[in-house]
Amino acid sequence: MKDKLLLLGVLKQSEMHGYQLYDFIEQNLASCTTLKKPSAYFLLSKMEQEGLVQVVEQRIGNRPPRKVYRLTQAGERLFQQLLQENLSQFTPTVFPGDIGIAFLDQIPIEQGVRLLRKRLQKMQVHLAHLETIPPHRGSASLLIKHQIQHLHNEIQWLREVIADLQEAGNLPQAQKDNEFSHQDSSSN
Amino acid sequence: MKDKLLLLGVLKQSEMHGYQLYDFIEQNLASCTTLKKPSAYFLLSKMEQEGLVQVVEQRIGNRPPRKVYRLTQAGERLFQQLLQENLSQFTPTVFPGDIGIAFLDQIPIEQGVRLLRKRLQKMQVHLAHLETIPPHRGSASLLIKHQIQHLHNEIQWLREVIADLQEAGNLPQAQKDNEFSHQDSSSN
DNA sequence: TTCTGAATAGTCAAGATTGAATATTCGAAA
DNA sequence: TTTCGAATATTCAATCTTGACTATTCAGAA
Repeated sequence: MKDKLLLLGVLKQSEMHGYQLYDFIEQNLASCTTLKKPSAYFLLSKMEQEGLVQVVEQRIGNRPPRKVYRLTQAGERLFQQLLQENLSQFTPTVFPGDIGIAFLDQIPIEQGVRLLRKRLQKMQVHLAHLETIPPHRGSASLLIKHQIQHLHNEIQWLREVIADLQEAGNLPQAQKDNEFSHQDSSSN
Repeated sequence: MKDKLLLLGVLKQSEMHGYQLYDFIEQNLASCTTLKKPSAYFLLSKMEQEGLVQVVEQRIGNRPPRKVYRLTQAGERLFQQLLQENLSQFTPTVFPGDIGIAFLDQIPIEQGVRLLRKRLQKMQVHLAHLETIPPHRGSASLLIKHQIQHLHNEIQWLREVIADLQEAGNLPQAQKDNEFSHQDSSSN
């Protein structure tokens, strides 16, 4: 349903044809979704059947006709509804990268440290890239700020994981397959 | 591919039948994936065809026979490979909740604030829940710490968004459809 | 013993997603 | 003016996902 909201929202701002729409999303909203081209077309034709968008064949110059999508009133209404749901709901973030973390104890510690450092470096490169993006106007700047803040946090967390791992590696005993059952004795 | 790694990893620790596997993932690894039951079964039978797991019909008491999955050597090898890839790669986090943020300027500010406060509250409830989970041993504790730290960060970010929004609402002029084109005059 | 609900174990058809391919136009170099 | 690569616009077959359902067993209540 979330990609439907996305398409409706973009179309609300201005009517577009499929490719343009997909391109806009890829450029500006990649941090919200991973919608691929064929999925966008699939959703658009479904939304046409549902009467949410209206399709007009448009011909510019002697280019082949393109299907231009425009929001209908039903589409507007659904947009408002989905927007309100999206804003008020919360869905816990899923981290596929944590799968590897969960199985860290299946490889030698030094190898784990080496691989995670590689990951860390990629994160730093990505952060540097994000920080070069000039501030947009409007809500787009919020999205970028979000990504940057989040990435800072992720980098910090990963550094901690690596440090824990190394610490466990330096204790010279009792590590065959439960390498880091560290548990700081603070708190409680 | 990531769910394959997940299944291989769990099966490496101990052989299991489908339901047990799915249940274990749901209980312990929900923060890494959203794999559903039928997908788990689908993947398992595919992995059987690929020779990554070996299936044995097992009969306990007079229960109906169950298919018990065990890792093959090829499965072990693929696990090691996928694990190394997962640990060394980095994939930017996607935030479906940011779709709504991107369209915040399509609704009145007070409504936006109200809806986001609802979201904020759900996040706080979820955080409180995470913090009641007793510390596991081993890498699982890393995953929980990750979720908690991340959620703290998300809450802080959302508070900032709400504050920005309210601030924009208090400027009494020039807001019809570009409600918060705030842009701190610093930097540049 | 019969019933009921919970837990266990799995399946299926319908729908969604995607890598890869197709088809056209444009611009510019050869 | 032919050709080649890039940009535009879309489609398709194959694969993957999922809500909803089925079927069995078990434990305890009636």
